[in-house]
Amino acid sequence: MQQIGLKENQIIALVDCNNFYVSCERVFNPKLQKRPVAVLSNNDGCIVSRSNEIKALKIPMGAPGFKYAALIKQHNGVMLSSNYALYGDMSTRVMEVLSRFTPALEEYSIDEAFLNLEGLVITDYEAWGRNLKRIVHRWTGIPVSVGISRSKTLAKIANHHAKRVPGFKGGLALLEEKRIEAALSRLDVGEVWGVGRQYEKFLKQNGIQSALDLRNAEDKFIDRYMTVMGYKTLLELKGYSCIELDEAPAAKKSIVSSRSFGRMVNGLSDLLEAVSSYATRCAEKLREQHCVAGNLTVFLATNRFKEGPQYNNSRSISLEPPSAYTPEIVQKALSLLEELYLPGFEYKKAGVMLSEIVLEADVPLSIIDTNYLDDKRFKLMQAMDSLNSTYGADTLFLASSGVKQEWQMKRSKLSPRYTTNWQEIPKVKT
DNA sequence: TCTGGGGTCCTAGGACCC
DNA sequence: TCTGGGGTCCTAGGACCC
Repeated sequence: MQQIGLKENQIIALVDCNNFYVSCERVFNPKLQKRPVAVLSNNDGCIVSRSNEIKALKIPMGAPGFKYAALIKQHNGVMLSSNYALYGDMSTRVMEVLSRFTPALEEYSIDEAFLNLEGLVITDYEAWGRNLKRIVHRWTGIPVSVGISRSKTLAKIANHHAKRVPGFKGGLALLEEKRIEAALSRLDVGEVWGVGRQYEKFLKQNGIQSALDLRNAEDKFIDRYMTVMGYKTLLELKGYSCIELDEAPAAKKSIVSSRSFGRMVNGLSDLLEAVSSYATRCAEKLREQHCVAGNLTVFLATNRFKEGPQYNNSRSISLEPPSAYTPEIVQKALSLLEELYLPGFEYKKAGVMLSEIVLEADVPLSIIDTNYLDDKRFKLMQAMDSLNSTYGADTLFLASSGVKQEWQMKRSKLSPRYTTNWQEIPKVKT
């Protein structure tokens, strides 16, 4: 068993936005209150966010939207395309409010944050959590739930119950053994953070049904069959914090941009446009974290749900020296695509991935190449990024990305970008 | 007709070296 | 002809997360 760093007596809160994408839509469109509302993934594909009314209709997470369109309509419900400009902005607002309570915070995902409460003077954690919930709601319009305990995994569980049991009023602290045990015994093992479908099946076959069973399982058994991650989960359930709070997340080690197309694509010209835009987006994300990449991969796939000949392939190339220069990355991505492309297939999806990512300042100076940071290419990218951030995405782009973009994803039920575009700001009737 | 996108970590096994 | 053992590095694949 390897050495695992752990801390006792941590106090960690997990703040999780309730039905986040749906809640964002409801802030600006009150007509959506109390009705079934579902938000779809890119391309209007799967259901990725559900209001409580949708959950009550037993519509599962991740289900294809078209299967449930009729049922939702029948209950006076709505399905919306996802509006990431809106959700991203609302997320920033929620995080900003949370950071006023403690700067020691990890933005874990677009709708969740872990807060380190160590050192804060709090006498009643549950009351503190409920107060936090009230303030976030009042200032942003977003309902959240707050779970508090001694490890991230336990805070997740506290949050789970806080969200579902009305008596907890959106806030639950699990700090005393009796309450922890009760909470664990009422939770299916498959709901535990870190236990996915495979492990759930395995654990249940071995008589472990609840989170409490897992906590009481043999250390050696878990370490052997669930690797160190599973063992960490076990320690976390026992109240030892060993999954650290990451306040300043490291730069991404790989960056992907890929999309399914709005319709089937068979010609090379549409694919070239798409790959050009994905490569552009990847390079932008790379520069946002002040990095360069040493490897570029392009992949291409047909529709795996459809009968007929399938083609799924990828190709990589080294970037030497590592680069974040859009024209170079796009040009190389397009050559890879041309090598990959086979005519005669109906393509559904393509993507670009950057890996072997390092900080731009850490790239060793080469005798042959000029230093990228001092180069005009670097200044050109800075100018391009600043224009696109001030005047909106794609103000400036490469011609190879095309203008018609007929392959673009479907977003037929898109709400306005209420908070990030002046043209789409909500109007108040006078 | 219509089934998402973007990440991380761990392990096993092969290649290669001495 | 015989054919060890230990170490490292890399990659593919599988598990998980939201």
